[in-house]
Amino acid sequence: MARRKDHTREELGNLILDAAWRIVGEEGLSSLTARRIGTHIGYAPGSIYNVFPSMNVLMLHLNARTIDILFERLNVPPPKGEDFIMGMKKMASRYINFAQEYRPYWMALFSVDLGEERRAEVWYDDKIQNLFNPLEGLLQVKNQGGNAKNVSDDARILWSSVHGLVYLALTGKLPLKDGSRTLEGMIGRLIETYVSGLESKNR
Amino acid sequence: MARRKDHTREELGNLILDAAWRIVGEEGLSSLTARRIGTHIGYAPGSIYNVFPSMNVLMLHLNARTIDILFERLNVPPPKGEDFIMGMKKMASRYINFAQEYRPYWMALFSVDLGEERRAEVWYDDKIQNLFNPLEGLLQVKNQGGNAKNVSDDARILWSSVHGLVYLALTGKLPLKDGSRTLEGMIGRLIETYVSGLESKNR
DNA sequence: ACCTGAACACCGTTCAAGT
DNA sequence: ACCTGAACACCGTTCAAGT
Repeated sequence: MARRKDHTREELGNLILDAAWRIVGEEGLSSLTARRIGTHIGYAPGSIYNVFPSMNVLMLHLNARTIDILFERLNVPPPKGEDFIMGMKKMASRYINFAQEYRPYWMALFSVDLGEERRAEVWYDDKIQNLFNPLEGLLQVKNQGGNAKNVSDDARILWSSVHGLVYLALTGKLPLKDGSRTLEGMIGRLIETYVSGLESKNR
Repeated sequence: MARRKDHTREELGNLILDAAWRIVGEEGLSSLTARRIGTHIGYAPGSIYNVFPSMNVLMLHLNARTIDILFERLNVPPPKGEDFIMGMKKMASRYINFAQEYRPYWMALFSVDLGEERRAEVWYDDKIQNLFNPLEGLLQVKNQGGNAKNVSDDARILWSSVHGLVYLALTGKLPLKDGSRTLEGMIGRLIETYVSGLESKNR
């Protein structure tokens, strides 16, 4: 049997990603298999390979959805006149909340390791690039007339640092419980110290 | 057949981990399977489960070896009177080099996600804790008579930040190529700015 | 007590064959 | 052209049976 053509290629792609999204949310990342997607959408597992060349690339498209949601979360214009430090702390908090709420999707972001396949999916890099924009915007306001390269560097440095803290903390590799440490507190100290360092340099 | 008792339980454990280490190094992390270990050591795959309760726990023990090597790399006493900033940059460079040389082992450090099993392996947390010591030592010298909690916090913040930068850069999630950015340069700026921020606070 | 071999319940991916 | 079903080459884990 065959030739159903119930859906266009694009519809089928979305159907597959919808099912994948549900599976990850309900059963976890390790339950995301071609076979399970197949039964969810009523297609043979092989059909998935008409749309996606591999499960890895499929996961890249799933990650794209996750990144879109994260971007929406981060891309909130700060209240006019809001304290700069406060704006950065809020953004970091949004990242923590996102990571917790979307935990399996957020973990998936860091657990695909495609070598050659990666290069074929250039659109994905653009999505990642955009993620730095909200933070860069915040730094730009602060740094009117300053060095643009530095703003761009600082955005990447701070973002990576915050991510490092969140990642290690949420995966149990950063000890917090013992003592009075909190993740928010650590990130607050990072931001304050870094910004204070920037100011003392520009002095 | 059965009852070979060629090796004690402990010998067999080391044999298994030796084989696992070789497999990861020669064929990559995705080739590390119970069956492949079995053929490497001349035992049935089931025998592995006499020593390790699951492949996840086996990987935890493999990670322990990796952490030991990393610790040795980091735990180098700085030359007497060496510049503090330079000491931190050197330590970061050692981490970058380690991550590159031991790439698959280093990646494995962040790709095991054991939930309940984790709690049973407390020794593993201690190993992770120790990793902060060399950096903490560096900060301690700098901060004679200062707040010990801050030193400990700063060590964790800086370590996580450096790790965040290295991880995102090496997995292609931090754009470096375009433009004149280098990972070492970004980390250098992080360290300088953060330390400068600490100094302006203590002023 | 220790180990095997086979079994169970799965995988990703390919592809001849059907419509 | 699109889809299936079966096949290929694997998995982790368990456990009855052997020594």
